[in-house]
Amino acid sequence: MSAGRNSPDSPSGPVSGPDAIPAWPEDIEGAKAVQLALRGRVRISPLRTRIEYVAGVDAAFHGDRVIAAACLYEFPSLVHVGDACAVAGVRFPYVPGFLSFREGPAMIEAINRLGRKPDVILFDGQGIAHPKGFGIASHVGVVLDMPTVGCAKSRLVGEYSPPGPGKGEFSYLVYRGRTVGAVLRTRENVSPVFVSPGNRIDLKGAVDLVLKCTVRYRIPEPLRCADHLAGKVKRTLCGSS
DNA sequence: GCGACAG
DNA sequence: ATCTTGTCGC
Repeated sequence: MSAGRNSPDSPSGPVSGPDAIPAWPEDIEGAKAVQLALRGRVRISPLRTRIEYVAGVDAAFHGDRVIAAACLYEFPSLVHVGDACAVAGVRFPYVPGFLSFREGPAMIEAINRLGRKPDVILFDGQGIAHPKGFGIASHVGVVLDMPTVGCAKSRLVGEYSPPGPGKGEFSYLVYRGRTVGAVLRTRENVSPVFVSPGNRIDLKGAVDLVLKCTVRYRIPEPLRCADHLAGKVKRTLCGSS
């Protein structure tokens, strides 16, 4: 039985040659090589298509396993229309700057299991606001060749001044002289989130999307849903292992 | 060498 | 991320 076309271990496209996407590495050195080889494929440009479906993905851990969850929403109505999960063995430790190598494979599997392909995907982490301009949203976005957005709860790199207190107010996140993201207030008087484009979208579009997906809480709905689903599946696994 | 450091 | 009850506040 061969692996599916978009399974985490066999990305779409050629497996060798100039467009080859490296297999997932098992150590930091290999991961650095992958980031170096793929960072140039990140495209920061306005979203081309109209958004009809948005997905949010997140992960939970249980012992040596990763539980990835993906939640699909109709946009801009934010009607929840589907879920998908994937459980895999942890192959990489958590090292700041290399989060995608730990959670990425399972997330890609979950995304591929959604009943419909979303127009853009939200991630709990950074997009290009990363030491190598290749955070988890950018990495998965390049592997799947899809529009992605990073929406982290805290900062990894960059400097910024506190945004205004009102919902929708933001300040720019600057790293090495480059504007790589926005520090956005999604609710009044709550700590801001760090938004950065992942792939095939620009900062303006990323901020706009996060705001439109945030109704009542600090975290956008698709991400909250994925967080809850991953936790629910985790509890299920606990009761049977 | 020291401090910072997504989840 | 994860270990974890009650509690203060809108």
